[in-house]
Amino acid sequence: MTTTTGTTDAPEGESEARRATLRDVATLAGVSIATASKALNERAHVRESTRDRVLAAATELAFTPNQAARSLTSGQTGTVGLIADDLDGRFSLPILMGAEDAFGTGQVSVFLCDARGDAIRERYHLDALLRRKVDGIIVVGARTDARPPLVGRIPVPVIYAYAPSTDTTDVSVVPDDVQAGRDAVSHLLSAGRQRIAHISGDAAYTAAQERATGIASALEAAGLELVGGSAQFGAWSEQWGRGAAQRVIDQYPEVDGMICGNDQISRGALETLQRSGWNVPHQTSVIGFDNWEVMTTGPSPTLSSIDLNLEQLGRTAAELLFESIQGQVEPGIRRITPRVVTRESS
Amino acid sequence: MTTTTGTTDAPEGESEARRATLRDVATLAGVSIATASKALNERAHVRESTRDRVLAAATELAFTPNQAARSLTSGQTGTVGLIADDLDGRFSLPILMGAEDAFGTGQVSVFLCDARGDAIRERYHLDALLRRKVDGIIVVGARTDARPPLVGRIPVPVIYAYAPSTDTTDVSVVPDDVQAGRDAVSHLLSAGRQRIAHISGDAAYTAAQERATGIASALEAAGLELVGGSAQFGAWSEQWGRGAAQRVIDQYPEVDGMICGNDQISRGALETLQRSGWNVPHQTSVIGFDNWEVMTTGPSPTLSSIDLNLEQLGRTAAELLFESIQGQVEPGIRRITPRVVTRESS
DNA sequence: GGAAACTCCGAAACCGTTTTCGGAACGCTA
DNA sequence: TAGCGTTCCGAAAACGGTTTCGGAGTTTCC
Repeated sequence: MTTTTGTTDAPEGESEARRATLRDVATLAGVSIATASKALNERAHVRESTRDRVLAAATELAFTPNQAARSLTSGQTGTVGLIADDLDGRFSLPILMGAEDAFGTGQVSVFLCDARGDAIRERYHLDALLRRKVDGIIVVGARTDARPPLVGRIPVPVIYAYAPSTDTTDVSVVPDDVQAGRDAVSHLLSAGRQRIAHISGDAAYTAAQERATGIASALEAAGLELVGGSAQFGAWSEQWGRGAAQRVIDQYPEVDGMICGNDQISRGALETLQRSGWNVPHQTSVIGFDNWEVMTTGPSPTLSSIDLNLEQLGRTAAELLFESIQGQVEPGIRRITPRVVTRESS
Repeated sequence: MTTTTGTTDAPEGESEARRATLRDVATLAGVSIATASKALNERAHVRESTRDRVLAAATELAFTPNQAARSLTSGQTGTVGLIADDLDGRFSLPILMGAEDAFGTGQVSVFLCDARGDAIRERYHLDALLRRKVDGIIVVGARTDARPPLVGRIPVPVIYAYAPSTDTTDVSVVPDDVQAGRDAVSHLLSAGRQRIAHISGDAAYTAAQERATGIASALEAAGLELVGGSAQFGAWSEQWGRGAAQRVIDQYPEVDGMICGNDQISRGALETLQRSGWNVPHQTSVIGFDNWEVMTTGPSPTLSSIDLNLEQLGRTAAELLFESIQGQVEPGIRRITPRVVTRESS
């Protein structure tokens, strides 16, 4: 109740008054406002006793410098914008967390905007960010498919995360899905698997294609090929995983490893295998992508997965943004290396 | 590449110059900066031809008003802080989305802070928010257990969401877990179930207790009691759900309904039931809490669940914050009504 | 004992807006 | 033609800080 400033007009509440300003501090300390400023910022030569008086005054008045006023002179606001395409998607989050982390608690503040995949909304948020004079912007996509860059002349650096910009002079950070595919294969190979099937997700996704590419290339390098000859594309769902796995074991009972497009498909496949009496991982290994904790650690056996290191992706994006703000960075696409998380299913 | 301002010092790039300011617009339009301001804000009496010239100049220079400067005079920044306790927890997200939604795209911008359940971090973020003179703050907890209020004198309104403040003079918005429990019971009762078991989560959580309370009261009102006499408390995991469900059907084979502490327990229970050859929902209904899409729609049959309407909770929090900024709002705890989402398992 | 070199401190300009208030130009009436 | 109202516009004062630059006071040194 000491919060709102909705005092009707009762003059009694002098204590409720406006927030203390530098002038107030200076007056209380008996110095000029210039000196107060210097004292608080540890600037120049200010006698120690003077500084102490100023600091004391500042704490007494609970003084917090007005960042807006400060930004006016410095030109920098110490804020960045983060435009996400879909917040409820689970990919934005770790990236956002990584970025938040890299910016350092308190130093840089993050404006969060959810564009929901809508270009109009995106434009709207962008304008708001520019009005607020953010020092830079990170654009986080919902899928790894390349997206058109932000339109208009943007007077601050922009980093594209997860979904790269189609403009190669922009700076983008994406997961290395091809490598992720290769890693999945070599993981299964090192577990002694040779007859591997690939149950993928929606073929329209770049991620599906790139993972398939990595898988194919790694198998070829090992002189092998996919059971069934090629990947099965479908949807990113458990249901698809269940059905596709059923068809695989019906047609190719010799299969001893399954690489699934994501952890949901992986979970669906596991369920089918178990229901059909297959022993995972003894008879068949199963591995997915994304390392979505709730999917991978829920079932028994727990599911191995390729983690795309999205938090690190977010941190990298933030670091790149920093560098861009300071000077130039090399344009182009950076790929974040994935890592294998081994659990009971392989 | 036209983004960074890292021009070493080459004076050639006059085009790369600093962002256009109101003065530039005024000069270009041949008017005073006061008039330019008025024209852009549709203020006072400005001759139409003059306004048109100013607007033309503004668009030509791609002028965006400096919000910081504007805030200096208005005193309001049009920003709010959102301090979340754990971003990766799935409860903050919908709340955050609801809030973002209610604030309206562009009008109000949201500073996102992740305190990770650490009071020090929280303090740090809070200071940063106050420096930036946010107009208000929403604090989102990770659990519904009451939490101590923010420390220190906060000169702006604060709304506590999901986790209420222990201070009853604060404003809090929480899900109505007691009602959620009641709803679960009445849903099963209306499906003709009478012998209901309750497999809950960690008893240390207020949510677990409140749901149990609601369940108990609704059953009592119907003249029934829980199979086994009381709720089974354990963990919020699928594994616990599997084990607990097994014990329930072993000991009480007459059970015809299971209320599970959350969707993960629910899923675990479903798996056990199916593996034991029970038919869901014919033989036994299953319902959980939270309505976590990936958990509820993944398995077959899909799982019914009580949705706590977290997005609406977020919207409500945002609206309350608005009202607090304008004037006063009644302190205390608001409870958001849940809703039953019926799927195949009941 | 006076000049030079320091050490502290404050007046004032500035950042980019909004807003008040007075003045100029104009049309109209007497 | 003087007087009066309107209508537009601009000078200037905020807003809350930072920073430059010069002035006053104190040492140090010859």
